[in-house]
Amino acid sequence: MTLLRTSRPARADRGIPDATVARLPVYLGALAELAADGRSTCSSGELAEAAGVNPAKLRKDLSYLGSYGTRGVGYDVAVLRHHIGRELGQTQTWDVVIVGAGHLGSALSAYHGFDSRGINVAAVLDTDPARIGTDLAGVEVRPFADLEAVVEEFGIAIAVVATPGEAAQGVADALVAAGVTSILNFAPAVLQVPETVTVRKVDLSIELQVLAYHEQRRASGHEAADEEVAG
Amino acid sequence: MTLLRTSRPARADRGIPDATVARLPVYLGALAELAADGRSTCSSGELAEAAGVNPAKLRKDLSYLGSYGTRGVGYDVAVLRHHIGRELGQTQTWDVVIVGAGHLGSALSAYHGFDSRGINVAAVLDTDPARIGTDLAGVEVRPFADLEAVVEEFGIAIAVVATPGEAAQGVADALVAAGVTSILNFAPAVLQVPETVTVRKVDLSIELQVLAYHEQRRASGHEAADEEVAG
DNA sequence: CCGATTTTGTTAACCCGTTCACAAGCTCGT
DNA sequence: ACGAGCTTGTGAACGGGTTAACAAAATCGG
Repeated sequence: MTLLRTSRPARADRGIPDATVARLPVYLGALAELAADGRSTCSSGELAEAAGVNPAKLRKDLSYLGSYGTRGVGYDVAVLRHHIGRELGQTQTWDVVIVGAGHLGSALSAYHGFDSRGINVAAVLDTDPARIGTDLAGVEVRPFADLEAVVEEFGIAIAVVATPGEAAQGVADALVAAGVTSILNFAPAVLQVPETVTVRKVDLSIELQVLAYHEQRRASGHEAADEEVAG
Repeated sequence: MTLLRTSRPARADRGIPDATVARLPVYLGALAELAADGRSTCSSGELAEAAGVNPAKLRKDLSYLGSYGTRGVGYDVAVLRHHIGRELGQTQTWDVVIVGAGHLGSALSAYHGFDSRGINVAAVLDTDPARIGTDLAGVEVRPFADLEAVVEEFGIAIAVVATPGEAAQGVADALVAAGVTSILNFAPAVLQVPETVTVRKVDLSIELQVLAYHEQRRASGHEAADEEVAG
């Protein structure tokens, strides 16, 4: 994994564990599939398989939200979708701003499936004059200088950084100054932000390097692993 | 976090913990920055700050590779880069194939920074006739049917799935059949693969949903959290 | 109405990862 | 040559997350 959290440790409160929160969207997707198949109820076993997790883990995760299942029966698909969606804040639509209209920014703007998840790309910003004014999946690219105005206009709390690594910290500083409190960072850089701001990082290159490590091991002397696996 | 591993539990052996492996590329990037700044040595504290982690954690991570530091002095930047790079398999270049030449596939093909990390996009495949034959950052899009030939030709072990969710499982099956053993999955789908294959999943929508959850909590009654934070 | 069967919710053990704290070891000044 | 001062490497405590196992609760057949 390549997700660095730079936020408060949280805990205390009645908060849901981070690991669980990260899986809730997966459950939501699996439930959407089941609903599309016409299923109205499902057991923890079925849902766990669709989500690719252990059934016990699934039940424990869901138990943090409350008791929305029926013993001996299972979960009502629609009810569970509602409760997970509500917990994730999908009762409202979150407007986000994407900074950087390069290849990745374009890909993100065009990404379908945001809409159904309560996410709306409200604006795309860039500093390159050649990009400003162009249309990205129905959203016009605006100058980066418009940041504060855009944040104000849409009441934006979540931003996506899709710039080159060198520009990322400067952009992050501007985002924080404009009042953004959650940042999804695709740039290959470690962002320094106040504790009050949540940062998640996705680095495409890092993901591939991790896979290369596994290949590396596979290729050379992992013989012991095959014999020694305990459980 | 949104990284699902669908591989063997591993352990035993002299393997490096997964959490550490995921951070090694980050350290590598931080070391590259230090080197670019002309630094020839650095302490664990400096490197930890550049990488955004706890110094103790950094030292423990590095200790899995061996003792490449000098007490009282620190680490030699060049030496450490060499050893981390070697551990990650960067002594060779890994040819990867990208399946799906849509927005995301295009973005990945154009992503700079792969080259310097031992990753090379050898081929891009798609089923859409309109895309086949087009040029993506110097690589020609080939028909998906060429998969086996491409894997054979380049000796490919690592593949990237950048297709719509519906197509992902079929693509994964074909990849496995062709001999690919590591898959980076960007499609919003849970891939079922044999235990011998490593899968990492990155879902852009999920990342944003996790951030929305944090915003949701921030907005409503997290008062207790501010008072109760312990560490 | 009751026992058999199913499936949830939860407790407790386990395992992995993080962090602290300190001994081991290196350098430098004297 | 030796002590003062750093910085690494690691043993041990701690905390969170995963998993197994079971009790509680619902349905269904007779």
